[in-house]
Amino acid sequence: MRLSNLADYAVVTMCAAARHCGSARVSAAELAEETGLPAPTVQKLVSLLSRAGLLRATRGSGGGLQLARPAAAITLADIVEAVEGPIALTSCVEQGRHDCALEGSCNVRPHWTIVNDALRGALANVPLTQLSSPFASSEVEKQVRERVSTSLDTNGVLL
Amino acid sequence: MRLSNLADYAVVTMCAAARHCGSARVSAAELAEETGLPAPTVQKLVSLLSRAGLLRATRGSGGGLQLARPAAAITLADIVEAVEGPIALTSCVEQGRHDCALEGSCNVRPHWTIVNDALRGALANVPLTQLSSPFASSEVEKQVRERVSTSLDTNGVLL
DNA sequence: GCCAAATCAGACTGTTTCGTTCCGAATTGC
DNA sequence: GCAATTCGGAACGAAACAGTCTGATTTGGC
Repeated sequence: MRLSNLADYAVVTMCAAARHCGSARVSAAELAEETGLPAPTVQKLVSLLSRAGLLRATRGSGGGLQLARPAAAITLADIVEAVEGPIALTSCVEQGRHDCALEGSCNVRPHWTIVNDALRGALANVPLTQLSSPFASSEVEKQVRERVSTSLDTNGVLL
Repeated sequence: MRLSNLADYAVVTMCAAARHCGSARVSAAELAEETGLPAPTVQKLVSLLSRAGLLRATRGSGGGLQLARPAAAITLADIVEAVEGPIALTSCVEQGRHDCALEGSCNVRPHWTIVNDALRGALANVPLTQLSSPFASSEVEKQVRERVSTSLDTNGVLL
């Protein structure tokens, strides 16, 4: 039920990378210094994020990192999935997995599907642009709360 | 991001226990046989669930288990918290924990609070009575979907 | 064309948590 | 008082995670 530390760090790292959108190239070492995270950890993170297609890495002298997509097109769900894999509270909601012996007759499974969709929807409705907004905490919270509630209302049944 | 197996098993176990609401006492061994889970695992689960106040255990010959509260008053959130502790995606949303060095100036934290509340709300809106309903899967899913969406609408901003 | 600097990418090790199993304490019924 | 049956807590083994390190690749300057 708890998110892994790497996923949490990945969000902070992406948030820092989004601030350097103007100056195209940022090194992993710079991101480490800004975020206060250990440099090797940031290196591992940018590796995962690059493989997932969220960051674009250019090698060589003067190289660095930049967002592969506009910050508005990157959500919390993207970052979490890049680090932890598909969002699946239980193994039975994961596509292609059929370990559970009960399967068809299980009454609990449909509920997990709903809850899982709710969670993923909540994550997918927080874009990276909002994460790096410089407002005060209380102000940001107010904005996010409005955004999530309206998105839930819009999506309706699907959540 | 994934739920622990024990939490998943706990839901199945509680679901099985709810069906024996009439016959007050059920042994852990019986529950293990019905659910197909290993008997020692079920023993550990009932221990956790009893300590959390969801099950009432009576010792001695002829003893057994029974729900401590009506099934309608037990939700997925109760069961998950009994096994895994407080629902907290990140350590910064957990009460009494202040490990993060950023703390006050963190822009990400308010977002985690919102997402965490959304998750907890989704879990708290699924009572045990609904988990043990004998309908077909598709029918159950339809009911749950309606229930969750209406609850979201009711809670409005809070979720 | 070559060298050197700087970068990312993958593999490795120690630690923590999870899952499972086992054995002991307690209580009831005969 | 005895025995059977039950729960409760402690211990073991396994898997995943977090963190660190070294190597492969590319660019820029000489």
